[in-house]
Amino acid sequence: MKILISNSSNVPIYEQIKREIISQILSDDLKYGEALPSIRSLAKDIKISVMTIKKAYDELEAEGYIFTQQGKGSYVSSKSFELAKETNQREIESYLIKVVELSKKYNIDKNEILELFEFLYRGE
Amino acid sequence: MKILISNSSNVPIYEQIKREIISQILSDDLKYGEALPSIRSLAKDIKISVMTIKKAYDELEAEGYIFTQQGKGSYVSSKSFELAKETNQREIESYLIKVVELSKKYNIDKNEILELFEFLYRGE
Amino acid sequence: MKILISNSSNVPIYEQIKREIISQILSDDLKYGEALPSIRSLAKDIKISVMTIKKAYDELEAEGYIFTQQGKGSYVSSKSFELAKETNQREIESYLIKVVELSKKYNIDKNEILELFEFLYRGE
Amino acid sequence: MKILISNSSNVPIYEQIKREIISQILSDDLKYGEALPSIRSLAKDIKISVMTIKKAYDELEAEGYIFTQQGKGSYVSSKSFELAKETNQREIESYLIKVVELSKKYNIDKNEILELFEFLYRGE
DNA sequence: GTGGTCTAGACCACC
DNA sequence: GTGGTCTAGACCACG
Repeated sequence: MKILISNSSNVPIYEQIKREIISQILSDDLKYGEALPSIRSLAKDIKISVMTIKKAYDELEAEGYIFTQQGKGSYVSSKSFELAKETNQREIESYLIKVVELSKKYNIDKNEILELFEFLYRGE
Repeated sequence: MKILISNSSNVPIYEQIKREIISQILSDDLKYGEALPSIRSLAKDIKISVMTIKKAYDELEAEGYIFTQQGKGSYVSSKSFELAKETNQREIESYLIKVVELSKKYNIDKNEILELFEFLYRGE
Repeated sequence: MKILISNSSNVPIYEQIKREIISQILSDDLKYGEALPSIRSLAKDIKISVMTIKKAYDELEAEGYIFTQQGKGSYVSSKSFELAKETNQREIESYLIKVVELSKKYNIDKNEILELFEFLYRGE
Repeated sequence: MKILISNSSNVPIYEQIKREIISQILSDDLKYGEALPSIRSLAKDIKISVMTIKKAYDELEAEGYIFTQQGKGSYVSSKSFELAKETNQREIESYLIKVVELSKKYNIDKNEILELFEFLYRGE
């Protein structure tokens, strides 16, 4: 499993791990029933403390993405893909809401926003 | 000065105060040369620790929005309005970048995003 | 031998196996002298690791329900039925003790408990 | 805050702490808005690692009993009492269901159960 | 002062 | 082998 961790980021390491795994679920790199790397092997692999990996897995389990069996390992849940998709859409929506809020608050023309959006969309 | 603080928000209180002041600069409620409320009176007013107000003012000063005269008080700087406008645009842009990033990452059609934007723009 | 294992249960698998065997002793499906399935055949049958079955049988032997003859197999002991009955009664009692404890701790009326018991008894 | 921890218990320490706090909410020792001891002072007090206390508080927050403010502390939530009461009732019910299940499975007379209940209720 | 995160080990239970 | 819990520190951000 390829996970890049940025120590300088403000985002906590366990959160970065969570996001990476959710992202892999969304891109079908991780499918229903598939085993995640064991917390200890992943910890060794990306040189992060076991407890930090554990926290990431715990939260993923609490949110329904994966399930864990004592002595066996952690597995991708059946509803994980739908969950990830929904979460992702809600995230995009929340950013758009911010954009709308701010542009209204300071009377920025809608077309200006649209142009900026088109520019950013092409530009990357 | 009217500042509403949300304790339940994830945004730190000093950050909420900063944003509110920048927002008032943008809406011309706070103009160049105008005095901000004293740290202690504002602290009392909105029932927030003096330390927290101090941190907000310090950062506003470091970022050029205000300047402080020892023993007199804090004042809105001449370039504050331009600064605030820029900050605001950069903020909108950063949210749009996130939208573009996410929609590309998960193959969401551009038109879907545009429709959602229009809906949110009208809906509120 | 029919044993249903729930992977999602919090109860360890070896414990589930133990309980199922004790339950079959109580219901006379397993009688004194009868042979239990061999560890390997049971493991294959219910798709559980040999180690896990071994642990269940070991504990059943330590508790006196079964005895094992090297190279032959495991057999239900003569006192197994009495043991199982006792165990069962102790289990019911332990649950009732919890009920009494909790209802006293939080001042729940005894009659409320009795009504709930009657309801649950009829309802199922 | 008085919390007794048993190291020999199978129940994890963080779980014991959670239960004790929920119990104090139920008995009105902890009321809405009241501050819980800081994780570090409680850790020192009962000689438990800070991380363990943190885990207990985190779960209590996730379950809605308390809320936490960075740099300030943790406080009992408004709905905590109702939550605790409900949880408690569901717990009693789950034990009673077990009793009913077992007594039916092995044909134990209902009156026998009732007698045992009365005995236990008086006996303590 | 407070909480939030992280480490680098350890010991235990389960498969 | 696997996960579950715990320690005794550390450093950082917030009030």
